[in-house]
Amino acid sequence: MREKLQRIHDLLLAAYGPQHWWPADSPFEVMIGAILTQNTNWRNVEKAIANLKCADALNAEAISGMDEANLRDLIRPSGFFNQKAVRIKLFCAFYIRHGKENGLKKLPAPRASLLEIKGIGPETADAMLLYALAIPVFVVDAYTRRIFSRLGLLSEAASYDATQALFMRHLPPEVSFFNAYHALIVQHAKQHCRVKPDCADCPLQQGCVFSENHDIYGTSA
DNA sequence: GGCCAGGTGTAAA
DNA sequence: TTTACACATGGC
Repeated sequence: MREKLQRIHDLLLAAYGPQHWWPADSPFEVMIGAILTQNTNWRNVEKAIANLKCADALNAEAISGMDEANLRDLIRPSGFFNQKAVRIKLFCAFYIRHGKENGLKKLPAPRASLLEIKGIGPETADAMLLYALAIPVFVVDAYTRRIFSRLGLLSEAASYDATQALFMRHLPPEVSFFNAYHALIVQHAKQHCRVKPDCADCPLQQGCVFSENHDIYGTSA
């Protein structure tokens, strides 16, 4: 399995090149972007981030001190702005309380702590850990499940944790590698593995031989 | 005009 | 425990 996962990564890298993720100027921007991008097109997130920067409000103190209605207006283009405003407020309080990035890295269980915040689920937490705090966790998203179940390496019903385990059990826990792999999956999905797949010129066509004779992960749990 | 987007929480079956 | 649904803007 390790070789197959590595080979898929290599094919994606050859096809798309280095992705330089996460696109942001600071770890805090990564973490806010992770909330804003929940089930949302990244283009819309960029508008919201630009609004925050324009208002000189892309920092935890400014957001915490801001009227919630004001925050809603700034992040409106990202959609779901009512709930995201609440989530961002909750996260900023947490972020300040624990001493920003350096404090968060020193928490005994940073992932579990993030998951306690209402509105931060496993993907958002893992994106924050990997891309803002440089903690080696594999970030799973809808694309990951879609692509790897179509390749026959993962059950369609695989849970988030089971999907993550497929990668983390077989690959070395390196931040730079997990970073690149997840970014390549997103890039690939945008071109070929949408809800309606476009398999023309798919760089993983060679990889599709994987669909035969393999244990399928995540059929339970 | 319809579909989709780098999810999550809640409530009913 | 599983499934269904709300949340909302904007690009294609």
